[in-house]
Amino acid sequence: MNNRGRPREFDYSSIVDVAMKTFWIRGYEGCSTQDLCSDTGLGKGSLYNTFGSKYELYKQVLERYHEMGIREQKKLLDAPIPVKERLSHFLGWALKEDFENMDQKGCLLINASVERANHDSMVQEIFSRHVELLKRAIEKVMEEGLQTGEISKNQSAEELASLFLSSYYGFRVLNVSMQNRILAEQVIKGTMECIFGA
Amino acid sequence: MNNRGRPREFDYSSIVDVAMKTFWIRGYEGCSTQDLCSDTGLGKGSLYNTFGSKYELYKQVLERYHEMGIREQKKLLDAPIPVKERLSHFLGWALKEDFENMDQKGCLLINASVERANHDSMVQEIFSRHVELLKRAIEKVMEEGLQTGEISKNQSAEELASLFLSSYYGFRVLNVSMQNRILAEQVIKGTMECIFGA
DNA sequence: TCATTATTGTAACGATTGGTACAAAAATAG
DNA sequence: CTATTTTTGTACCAATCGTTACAATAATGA
Repeated sequence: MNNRGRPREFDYSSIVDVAMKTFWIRGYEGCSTQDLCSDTGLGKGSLYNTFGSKYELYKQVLERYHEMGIREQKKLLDAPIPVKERLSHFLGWALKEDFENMDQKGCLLINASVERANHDSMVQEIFSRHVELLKRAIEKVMEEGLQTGEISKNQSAEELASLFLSSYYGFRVLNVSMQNRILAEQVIKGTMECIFGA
Repeated sequence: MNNRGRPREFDYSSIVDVAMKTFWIRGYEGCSTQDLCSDTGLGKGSLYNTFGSKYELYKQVLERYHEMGIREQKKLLDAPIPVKERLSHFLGWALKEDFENMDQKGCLLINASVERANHDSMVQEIFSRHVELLKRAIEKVMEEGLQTGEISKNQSAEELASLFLSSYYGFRVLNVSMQNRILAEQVIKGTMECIFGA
């Protein structure tokens, strides 16, 4: 009884994924519904029938990006390996994200936040949620490092996590515009040695 | 012979300053020429007669912001006081910028860079120039700190500067969206103690 | 005074914006 | 088959976009 009517000719998630790339490269204001239709292959009828509005599609995109991203990040930070390696892998993953593909897209959530968070509470809410979760995950790593002695510092786990967090976000922002691998590696080395080094 | 014609009824720099705030809050794509006219009080005739295009005005705004910003930052980093205080004052200045006024604007150059640097070489160029100059200024502080013993680390000045730089940029990005003063102070404390502390 | 020159405000320009209307198309239920 | 339901593509909407045209305005130089 719920299979009536003409069936969709596309997959919902796949469309969100394609739209993600469009918003990612061009920003919210910077991309038009035409752009979204061209990139996804949908007509306006289908797009509006499915998502209701450009804004709602954007929201779906951000939610999806957030969920996939935090899962990946937590996986890296919770791996059963030494604390130092976990943090190193985390930054290495970000480096790869920023330099591997040539679109210079950076992190979609940062882009969205910088563009809109100051006047769009939906964006602000998703970004905040992501940052809080990421901060907690980093904090747990720092706690473990302090406990096992892998980190020998007189600082609290939360302070160390805050430093790492801000350095990570600055890292992502700098990478997009500078596209400077040497600088990127200096940031990684500087951050890691400040936490672990002499 | 160059004073002929009806005189301007406004001051060029003042208009750039007002337009700065408009672009700052709304972004480049997010603000219209109408917005710019409303905020500056100019008619479209005057605006286009003076600046040629929205894009050219944007460029003037970014150049001006960059020049004023780097001057302020260098002043803080070159002050004749202990290295630790200079860096502390620098982060304190950023904190004030981000929390003092209620517009949640953050740093205009970061906003512009995240919105446009990946497809607008003018923006990318100005941002890069700013980052390079700032990095050099921080490096000099680190060099001095290492030389005088104010910083006792086995790291190079450049690595320390890279860490501080990325932490600073992440700090600015996080402040805008999170508006969390406690987090901000944790970042400052974490960063400072990682460079100076035990 | 009067020609010249630059700025001003207003009225438009074509293009594009996000979104809607609606009929043709394609499936199911009976 | 027919009735029903949903999706699809297309034509179209008013509003806004960045920009231009141009006459009125206000100054200077001679």
